[in-house]
Amino acid sequence: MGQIRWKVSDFTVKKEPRQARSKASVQAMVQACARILERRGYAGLSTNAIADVAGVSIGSVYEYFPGKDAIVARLVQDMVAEVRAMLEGRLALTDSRNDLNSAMRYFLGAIYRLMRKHRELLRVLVFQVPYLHQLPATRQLEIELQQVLMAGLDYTREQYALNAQPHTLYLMTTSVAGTLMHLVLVAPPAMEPEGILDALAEKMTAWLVEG
Amino acid sequence: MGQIRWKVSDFTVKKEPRQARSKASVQAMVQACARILERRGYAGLSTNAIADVAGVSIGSVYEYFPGKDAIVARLVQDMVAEVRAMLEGRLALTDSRNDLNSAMRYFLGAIYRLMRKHRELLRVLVFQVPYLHQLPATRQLEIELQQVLMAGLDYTREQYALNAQPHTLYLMTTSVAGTLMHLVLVAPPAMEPEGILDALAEKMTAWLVEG
DNA sequence: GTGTAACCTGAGCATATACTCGGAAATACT
DNA sequence: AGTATTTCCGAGTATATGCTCAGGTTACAC
Repeated sequence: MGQIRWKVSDFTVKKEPRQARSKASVQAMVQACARILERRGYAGLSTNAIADVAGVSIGSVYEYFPGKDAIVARLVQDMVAEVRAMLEGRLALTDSRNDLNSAMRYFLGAIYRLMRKHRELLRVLVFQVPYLHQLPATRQLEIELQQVLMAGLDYTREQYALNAQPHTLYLMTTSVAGTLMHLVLVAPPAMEPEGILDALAEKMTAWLVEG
Repeated sequence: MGQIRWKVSDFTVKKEPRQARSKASVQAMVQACARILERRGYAGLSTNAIADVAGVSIGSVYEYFPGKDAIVARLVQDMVAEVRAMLEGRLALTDSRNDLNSAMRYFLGAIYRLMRKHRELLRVLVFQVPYLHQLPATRQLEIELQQVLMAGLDYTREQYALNAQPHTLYLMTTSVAGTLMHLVLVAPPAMEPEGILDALAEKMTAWLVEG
């Protein structure tokens, strides 16, 4: 057996749609991609299926995308934009709140609801798409989340005299991510999230204050 | 477009190997499966590739497995057995330790090293195999981890008068899992894990004691 | 040794998916 | 209206993978 090598995916766009008609077609392809991922998983995703569900011909798909991976990349890009919009909106509202614990609970609840909204799609993206971490949109999201965390921390540090260690910030992100992931994607739907989110917010604020 | 349905996988075994020769063949197939997953990912896994790498013919593969999913299931089963053996071994040694924090650190380190050892394989299993959660071995592992946690907690509860809330135990598992997952599978290899594991152990024991 | 069961082989067929290409249809521009 | 550009179409080809089956080889019991 020879040297085994990866098949590298191409996430770029082939051609930008200019007319309204083609913009709608591209949008339909991306939405069809989301639908198929939700219902059949990544293994069930094919360019032919996308064309079929989107109501366009297979030729049109390859007019704008080099392959299905580029469509998935575009889908992730759109979802990251939605997250960014939500974060900015919430962040603007958070200034008025003066209790650190309820601000934390507020954010956790918002992120939870957004994840819950895209539950199935998120599950497939996280647990089945091999190149999710390599996607530019994904890396961008990580950076922005880090920035939001830092900004919120700087803001609250003045008000609350926080002294969190470097390790504490890392543990906060991984613990919150782990809990939300399990709550949304793994735990049985019967599990009641409100109490858990309350407890999580309480413990995280405690980490921030205690250091 | 008609109703979209899942293609259900078959994880059962077709025939049990009786002679030593065929046992070795089956073992070779499972190891080949692991190698291919590590190097080419789940998308690069095919029955033909398994036969090729294992040095057997494609017919032999279908003699003992109904498809590649059954081989992956067998591989996961073997890995779970390794985890179980490690846990039992460590658990036996833990009795002698009387400090709760160092016992916690001890376990976290052991789990981390085991995950680290199978880094690439674990990454593919978690982030690419669609049916990992449905596998009997996976569900079994979750149950056993829960049992170990409870047993360890009961043991330490007597010695330390712990009063952890129900939510705290859940948060412990998801936080530890999230942190270890990120540390092993996502974080850049440059990141030094020792300090983080120390901090994590400290915070988890604090949760246990404080409730 | 002989027979039986276990084990192995790999060419080959069926199917699915990726992707192309020549040309038709819609739209924009003047 | 006439022309150029954009958009769309889908049959068709290449390739990969799943899986079978008829027949050969090895191990073991007697």
